[in-house]
This record gives sequence, C-alpha cells and structure tokens, in this order.
Amino acid sequence: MAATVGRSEGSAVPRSADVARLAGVSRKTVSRVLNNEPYVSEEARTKVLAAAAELGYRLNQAARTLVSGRTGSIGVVALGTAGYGTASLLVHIERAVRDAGYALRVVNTPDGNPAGIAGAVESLLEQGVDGVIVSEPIVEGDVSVRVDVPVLFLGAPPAFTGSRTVTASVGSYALARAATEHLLDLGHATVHHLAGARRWYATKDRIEGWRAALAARGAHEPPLLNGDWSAASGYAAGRELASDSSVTAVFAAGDEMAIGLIHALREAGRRVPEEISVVGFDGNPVFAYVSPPLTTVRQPFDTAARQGVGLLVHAIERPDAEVPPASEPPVELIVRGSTAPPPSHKGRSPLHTT
Amino acid sequence: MAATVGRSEGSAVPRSADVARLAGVSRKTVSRVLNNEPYVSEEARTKVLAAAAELGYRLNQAARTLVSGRTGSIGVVALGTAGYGTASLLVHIERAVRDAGYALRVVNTPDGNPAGIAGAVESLLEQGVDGVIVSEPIVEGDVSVRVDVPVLFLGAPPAFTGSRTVTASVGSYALARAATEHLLDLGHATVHHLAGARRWYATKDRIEGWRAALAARGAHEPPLLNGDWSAASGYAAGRELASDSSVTAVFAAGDEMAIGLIHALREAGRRVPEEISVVGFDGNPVFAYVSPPLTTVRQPFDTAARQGVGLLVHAIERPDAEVPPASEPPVELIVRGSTAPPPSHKGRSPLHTT
DNA sequence: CTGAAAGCGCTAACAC
DNA sequence: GTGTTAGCGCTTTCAG
Repeated sequence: MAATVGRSEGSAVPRSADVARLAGVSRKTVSRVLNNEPYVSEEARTKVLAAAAELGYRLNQAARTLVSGRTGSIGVVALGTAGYGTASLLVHIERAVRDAGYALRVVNTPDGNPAGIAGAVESLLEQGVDGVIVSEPIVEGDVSVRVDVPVLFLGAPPAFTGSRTVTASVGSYALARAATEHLLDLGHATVHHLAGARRWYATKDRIEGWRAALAARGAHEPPLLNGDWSAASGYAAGRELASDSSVTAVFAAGDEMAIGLIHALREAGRRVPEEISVVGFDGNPVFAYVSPPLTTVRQPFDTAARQGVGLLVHAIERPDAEVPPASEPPVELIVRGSTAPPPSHKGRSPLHTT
Repeated sequence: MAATVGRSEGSAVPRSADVARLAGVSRKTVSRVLNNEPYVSEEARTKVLAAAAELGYRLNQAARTLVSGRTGSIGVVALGTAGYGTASLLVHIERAVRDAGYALRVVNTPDGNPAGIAGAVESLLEQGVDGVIVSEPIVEGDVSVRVDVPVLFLGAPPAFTGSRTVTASVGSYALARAATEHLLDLGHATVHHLAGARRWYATKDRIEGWRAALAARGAHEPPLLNGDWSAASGYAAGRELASDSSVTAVFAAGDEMAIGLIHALREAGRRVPEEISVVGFDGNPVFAYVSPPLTTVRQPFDTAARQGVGLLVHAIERPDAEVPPASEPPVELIVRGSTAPPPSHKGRSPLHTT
C-alpha cells in the first residue's frame, strides 16, 4: 500500500524543460518534435533530438495522458490458459498492437471468476486504455460495463455494446465445416463431433460448422460428445466411442482432445485411421510427429489478430470514419495421417501431407 | 498519429470533485477513502463510496501517477512465442501480478529483434511501470538501460544491473539433472542430450544439469545434439541418432523435441523405450496420451512466478528492506512410458505412471 | 479526523 | 515556424 518509488538518486530525472533549455528552444517545440508534429524546422528537430538523447530524456506518459486523454495503450481481456490456441492468439495480438504503435495491457479472467469480463474491462479502463480487446472466449451472463473507448471482440460475438464495437473472426465455423467436409469427402457416412468446453464460444461455433456440413450433405447427425479441451477428456470420450462399431469418423474440436481420443481408441484395439478417422482443430505443428500424424485445421491467429487490431486502431484514431468491413480469414486444412476412407469404402485413398 | 479519443457524449465523465460534492466532503477526503488511507470517519467513507458508485466514478490513473509517481503496474518483457513453456510462465506471471494488486504490461521481443531487451525495457519504462520482469530467455549482447525501478529476472541471470535486482529460478538445472539421473538409475551407461535453441539460457542450464549428472556418476559425456525446441528439430536429430546403435538413452531439453525424436527413431525401426529411452522436459500433459507416453520433468512455473513476483513487489513496496532469499523450486519427475532399462540390462523394470 | 492550496509534466489553444 | 499561457485530475503538503 504505502509504496514509494525511488527516483534514481543523485541526478534527477530530466523533464521536457531540461531538454528545451539544452536545445535552446521552448518546451512546446520539444513536445512538437517528440510527437512528430509538422511545422518544426529541421534544425530545431535535430537539436531537440540530440538534447533528449544526451539527457536520456524519457517522456512522461502519465502527464501526456492526463492532458491529451490518449494513453497509447490497448488492453486485452483474455482467458488465463496456456493452451496452444489462446497462447498463440495472445502472441499475435501483442505483435499487432505493438506494430500499430500501442503498448499492451493484459488482464486474464480465470474461468470461474465471478467478476468476469466486466471486472476485467473495468480494471483496464481504470488503468487507462485507448481501446479494449475482448479475446475472452467464454460465454458470460449479462455483462454491463460503461465503455467509452472502442472495443474489439476477437473470435467471439460482442458481449456488450460500447461506443464503438468491432469484431474479427478466427473463422471457427468455416474451419469446423472444412474439417467435417474432409471426412465426408473421404466417404464416411457421417461424422461424430467431440466438442470443447461447454461455455466457450469456440465450442458453439465448431458445433455449428459441423452441423452445417452434415446437413449440407444430408448426413445423419449423431449425438454430440462432450470434452473440455484437455487430452484427458478426449481420452474419456474415446473409451466410450471405442465400443461403438458404427463410428468411423470423428471431428474433435481441439488437437489435444484428438490426441487423447486416438490414444483411447488404439488402446481399445481400434485402428486409426483404418477403422476410425480423426480430425483435430488448431494446427499445433508438434502433432505432425505423433502416430498417426494428426490431420487438423489451422486457426489463422496471425491474420485474425492483425485484422482485428487494425480495425480497432482505425476506430480509435478515426472515430468518425466508417469501420471497413472485416474479411473472412483463410481456411487451411492440413491433411496428415489420421484420416482415411472408411473400412468398407473402395473410393479414393487418403492424402498424406505434412 | 492524430488521435482523438471521444469522451462519452452527453454526460461528462465524473471527476473526484463531483464525488466530493455529492458526498458533501472535500476532494481530499474522497482521495483518502479511495486510497484506503486511515483517519476517515466511517460515515464519510460510506457517503463517498455511495456517491462514487452512483456517479460511476472511475479514478483517473494518469493523474494519480503524475502526482504520486506510482503507476500500479508491472511490465514484463517476454519472448513472443506460443510454446507451452513460455506461455505457461506468462499466464502465471499475470496471475501473480494481478493477485499482488498490480496491472500488467506486456512487451514481447521477437527473436532477432535488434532492439532486444533494452528497447523493450525502455518502452515499458516510458509507459510507466513500478517494476519490470525480464522473462526473456535469450542471451543478448550488452544490455544497457537506465532503470530506476526494481527488476526481476525470471529463469535467467541478471542481464543488466538496476537499482534493485531480484532473481527467481524455474529450476532448469536441477530438473535437467533429475531427468538425466532417472536414465542413469535405469541402468543406462550414459545419456545423450538433445539441447534447445542455442541462445536460450534454458538451453545452457539444461546442458549444465545434464553434464553434472553425468560427471557425478562418472559417465562418459557423448557429443551434444542441437535442436531449436521444435518437434521438427527433434525429428532431424532422431534421424541422425537412429543409425548409432550405441545410443540407449536421450534426454531432450523439451517435450516437443522429444516427440519429434521418438517419431524419427521409430520410423527408422528403433523401438522406444525397449531399445532407446527418451525423457522430455516441460511437463505438457498432452504427451501422456501419445505412444509411448512421454517421461518428462515438470517446470514449476506457478511456484517460480509467484515467488519471483513476490520478491519484486517486496522490492517495489519496501525499497529499504532486505530482499528475502529465494528458495529453490520443487523438482518433479513424471515417469511414463518412454523410458526403460537399456536392452542388455537385467535390472529393475521401468515404472509406468500417469 | 478534515480541508485549502499547490503543483506533478505535459500538450492545447492561441498568440506572435 | 515558434513561444506563451493555462490547466488536465489527482495527491501532497500543511493548517485546522
């Protein structure tokens, strides 16, 4: 509570007035140079920059923020999990935010936290951010927050309405559809689906994509299998499935669940992909090196993060302009060794790729 | 560049003066209540809190920071990779920082970035942080930054000296040693090591732990195998190793490399663990579900993050107090199915655990 | 226990 | 192109 941050002892921290004095200009000119404003002579600019460097001057963001209202940072609300998917997305968000010239604040909302998104956004707003990214993939109840900055919903539908709301998709629906279609194309009569944790939007999206693919082909929709993203839950589902000889194809909503599923199936004596094909979801490269190498779909986190942050920054910097439409991210199916035609099928053979 | 953040239209954002007016007290009293300072009557406290809630008052951090020098946030410099290890560590850092009552700023330093750590720390300092966590695991050249806040080096030796430097270990050395000893205990004459990416501290630590274990048993030290953490690099190493029949045990510096290695070995017709044992490093639970289930050591990211952040916060809040000594994190070996006694060995059988 | 005055370091207006 | 003046919203003195 009672904190004291010691200034470096001996020499005081230089302020803009010190730079101005050393450069022989006014403080306002220093400000202009540091903010890349026009109407500064080359000469003044050079002198100011030299003086700032000599003094080791560091602009005081707090002061700048106080007067300008601009913080130069964007806050992200994420789920504190270290899974390949969520971690990749965060990495790409950080990069996109930094490339756009903003700093990043991160607040995680551990699953089960009662404060949830609202509390996280609130804390971000209090700290000061020019925009908020909600990458929190969990369905919450009513979220009511008063936000006066633009909000980007990444991979989830808007959970609340802000002054300016933008959304960007990671394409879960289309990817789930592609994964299911791949299995159908191979000749499977239908495809079972091992879904992810119940409250995630991603789970819902993937179920819908799977359903749509089935419906489009007139395939029967088998009962849903429920997992929680973990390999252990995939394993549990696999044990149930192993005894059902009618199952020939499963689309798992996550790579790790697919791995657990395959493990259980093989333990039970079912061959993959000869008897049962399995497709994962995520695209973690390590699963190209297990047996069988996992067929999966890759989530375009890079594209999604870049596009989403682009839209957000646009909304921040040009409050009056229209937000350009978001384009759908690419669909990438990675066919490896865990999928093949069904046992009875005489058709085309599976493609093996890395 | 030219950014304008629109305040919510219609009603202005409430300030502390508004709260004071509504509560019938002075601004200073509002400040006292909001900062949990003593010497405020219960009555005043209640009134202020009610007024703040009614107005939806949000304290302006920038103003507070400007005058108090305290930002209430901690910055972390990380490597922007989505690997299980780095991602887990970041998640645990975030949690520890939040639990300590601070906000988190994140700056990644993509490998190969010339600005490197120094630039990242500089940007953090400019944004305003009360402390810095350097979780950047790469060996940089000379790093010179003027830091006037405490710095925590997590899993890496201090890369520069600040006013107050604290360190916390994730125990790489001890874990590498335990992994190697496990193999030696099984009866292997010696253990090969597949190292991680060259510039990482973690790589160095693990090599040293491996060497120490070998030396302690008087085992011959075979030439080092070089990887880059990826499963692909483990696979490449495995192809080389497969033809060398003298190899009976390999300690890989990462789970993913171990997976790639095993895959190559099996492709080449070598049996794991019957002919060659492999131990990984990280403890990603998914690898309990591959064949063979991977024996590995678990990195105690939770403990390390909590302890490190604790030390950092201590240094921030009690600049004059001694920094308590850091204790070594626990060593956890997870024995699964990828390790067994060497082919010729008649001794004890491998332990299988999940 | 409470309040009044001062000012943190910077940028927004407006002059020049 | 440049400088001057004012003030962002809060916490810190220091009196009461």
